[in-house]
Amino acid sequence: MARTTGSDGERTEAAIRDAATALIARHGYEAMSMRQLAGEVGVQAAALYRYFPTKEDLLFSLMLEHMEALLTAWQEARPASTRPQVLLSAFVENHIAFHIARRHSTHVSNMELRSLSPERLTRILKLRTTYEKELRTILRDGAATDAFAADDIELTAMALIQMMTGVIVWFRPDERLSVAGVTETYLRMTMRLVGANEGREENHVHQHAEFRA
Amino acid sequence: MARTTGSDGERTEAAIRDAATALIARHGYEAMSMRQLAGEVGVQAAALYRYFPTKEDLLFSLMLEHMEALLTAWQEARPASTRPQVLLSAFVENHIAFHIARRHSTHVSNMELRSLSPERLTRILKLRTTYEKELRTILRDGAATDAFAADDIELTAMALIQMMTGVIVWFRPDERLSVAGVTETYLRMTMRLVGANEGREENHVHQHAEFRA
DNA sequence: TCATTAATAAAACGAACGTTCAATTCTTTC
DNA sequence: GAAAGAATTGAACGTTCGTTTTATTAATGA
Repeated sequence: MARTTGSDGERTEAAIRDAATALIARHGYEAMSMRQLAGEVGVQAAALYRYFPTKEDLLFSLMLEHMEALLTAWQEARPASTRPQVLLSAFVENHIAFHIARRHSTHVSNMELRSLSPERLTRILKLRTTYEKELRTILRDGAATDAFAADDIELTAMALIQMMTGVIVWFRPDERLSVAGVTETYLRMTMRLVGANEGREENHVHQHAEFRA
Repeated sequence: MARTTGSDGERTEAAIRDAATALIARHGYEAMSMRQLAGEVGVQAAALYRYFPTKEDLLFSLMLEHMEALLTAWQEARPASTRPQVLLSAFVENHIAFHIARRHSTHVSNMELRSLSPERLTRILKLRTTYEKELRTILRDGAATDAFAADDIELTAMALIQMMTGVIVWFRPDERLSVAGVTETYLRMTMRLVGANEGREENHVHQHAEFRA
């Protein structure tokens, strides 16, 4: 047999991406076989190769989309204000919202870097560095204007990112905690951690971003 | 050919464990083949099966040793004092020192849980929970005595652990930062994050633990 | 309606995988 | 110095892997 009724290239590719993200997040890139992925999509393994030349191309495509979506999300969420407290609050809220909404692709992008070729690894890491630089800039401005008391900018940035991204390891929806509740607590912890000046902190950006899973 | 001159069971097993920890940390459990491991040890693949019945038995053994070593390290590092600030300082110092010294096995224990059978996964997670409970107890006592201002104990504990363990992702020795320097900065960030009472914080435990890699 | 193209199935490829087994040699013990 | 045990080799087993090739059908456009 061959082409099946109702088959559509775009739909199939999207289904492959979604299924691959979920499978890799759950079992790992090496542990996921192309046959298993094809079975999840409801297609034969050979059909996958119409959309992705190799398994690694598929992985790289997922990671690239993830990193670009993260940068885009922050560009759109970034407030006009230049006040460090406002910027940092927005960064924390966006980071947590994005990573919870896309925890599967976050897992893929964070845990499967070693399966990329050197050139592709560099490409992804460059995007990651670009994102982290945003946070470092906020922290540096805050320290320069005495809005924050944080001493080592690099360490503070890494600590914050690890802390925030770590949410996806244990957080599950439908528990005692909502996304908004977790974000609120993490905002308080962040502000204390960087030694934010008390006083005029009340105008946080409180429009919680929404992302599709 | 068969038994080689100078061969020794204990030495071979130790060599297997070390090589496996490094290989799994670098390439992942699924990506490491038994032949590759054997090559690293300087032995034929079949020889591995004298020490570990299956590949998964090897992984589980590495993880079990890691978690038990972590708990033992904390038991020995835990100060006699009951003051929350002192206990938390000691916990942070021990955690960072241990995880930097054993970053390879930390990677294995944190990233390869999905390759364990359900029963073994439960066994490892139970040890992890035991360890995390130590931190939660410290935080709870600190909050009860107003030594800390942390509100949500569970979230604070998870945030701190993610933040501290995250050090192994980016920290490399021989850089601008020493283990002691990183620990110092993380201690300050931790104390601010939990809203530790200023004043009598000076008697931290400052005997940095040493672990073998 | 008929050629063209897009989308898939089915089968096969060689390579690599975890693991087993029999044979062989070193080491220890008496 | 011979017997017993420990340590390892080399070859092989069946399975699964990523990928390729070829054939076949569904949708599309003139």
